[in-house]
Amino acid sequence: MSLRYALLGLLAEAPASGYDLARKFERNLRRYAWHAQHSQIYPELNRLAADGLAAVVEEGPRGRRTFAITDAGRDELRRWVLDPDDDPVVRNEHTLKLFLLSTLDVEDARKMLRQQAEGSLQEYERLRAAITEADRGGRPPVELFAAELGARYFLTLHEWARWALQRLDSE
Amino acid sequence: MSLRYALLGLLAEAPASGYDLARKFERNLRRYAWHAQHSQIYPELNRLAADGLAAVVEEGPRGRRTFAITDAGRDELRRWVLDPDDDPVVRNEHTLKLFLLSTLDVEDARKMLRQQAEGSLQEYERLRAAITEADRGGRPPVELFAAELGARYFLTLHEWARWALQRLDSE
DNA sequence: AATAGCATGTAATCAGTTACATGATTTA
DNA sequence: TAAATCATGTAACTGATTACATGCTATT
Repeated sequence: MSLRYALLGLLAEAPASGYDLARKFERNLRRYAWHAQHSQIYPELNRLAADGLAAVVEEGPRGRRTFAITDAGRDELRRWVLDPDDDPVVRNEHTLKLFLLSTLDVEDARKMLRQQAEGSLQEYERLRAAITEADRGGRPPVELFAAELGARYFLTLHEWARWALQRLDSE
Repeated sequence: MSLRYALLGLLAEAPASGYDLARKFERNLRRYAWHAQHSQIYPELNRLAADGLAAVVEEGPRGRRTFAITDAGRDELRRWVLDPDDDPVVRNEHTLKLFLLSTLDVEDARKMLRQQAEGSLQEYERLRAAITEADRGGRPPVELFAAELGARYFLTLHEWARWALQRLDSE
């Protein structure tokens, strides 16, 4: 059910079409929190409209339909966001690979950890620059929140990879 | 396909039954990297055996079957771990909720962020203690790697929540 | 006039969750 | 001897990905 709330959340910031939302997932959410393809988004938008949680507010060229969240949608979104999630599940293939590095030859693991350390530092710097820029532009909070947590996570990943390297060397 | 490699990775550390593996997901992996229920694990173990990537090495009471990774399994696991993942997707409902806090009233958001800041600090301390203990016991690396990254992530989350609070106040 | 990007949809398949189902062994 | 835990499995359903399908509009 997370998809439905991700869509409501994005619509709560600004009205958008399915196409817009697909790009928002791609740019802001997919690397940190959630993802959906257009084939999942369009039907779900129609369901949200049928349930009265969102509504078409504008029709544009090429059949474009802009959706906005309704009052009922905001209530439902709030309820979900404030509802504490017990036993959370995270799916992160990249993290899984990092953990499983420990099952490889020390040489393989060392090589990958070095690459990881370098790559995550670069990502960190890239995001920091993007945040400075976005902040000037007064970008919507969801994007800024995501970018800031993303940047901090990449720095943490960088530091963890360096820790793991040291750990391998000391054995 | 991640499930298959998660299983191979756990088997690469030590032979285990489906039941053992379900507990490992629950304890070590589900909060950071991947999850699977027993209903997914048992059939996949049989598929791994059919594909020659794992094999039953022991039969115990109550129909218990202990699986071990094969040489072919290790090769396949290594191939996957070293294979760089382009366009990664993360599914993390908790992070999604944190991002969407920004769509709520400032008072709602503030309250949740304070709870988040407190909760993640507690989790951090809990994990740090567990790591110290596990390290003495010479626990398998996958567990230690996971716990160490988990601890660092919780601390980062704590710091981010405090940043987000400040950010709300300054507007 | 061609190309890239905008824009929406459905169908088939695969992955993951929940519910159903059974029974053995250990511990209190 | 009752309860908790160990142990495995299948079936039905829901969620997510990939492939198929179509057409418009703006830019070069």
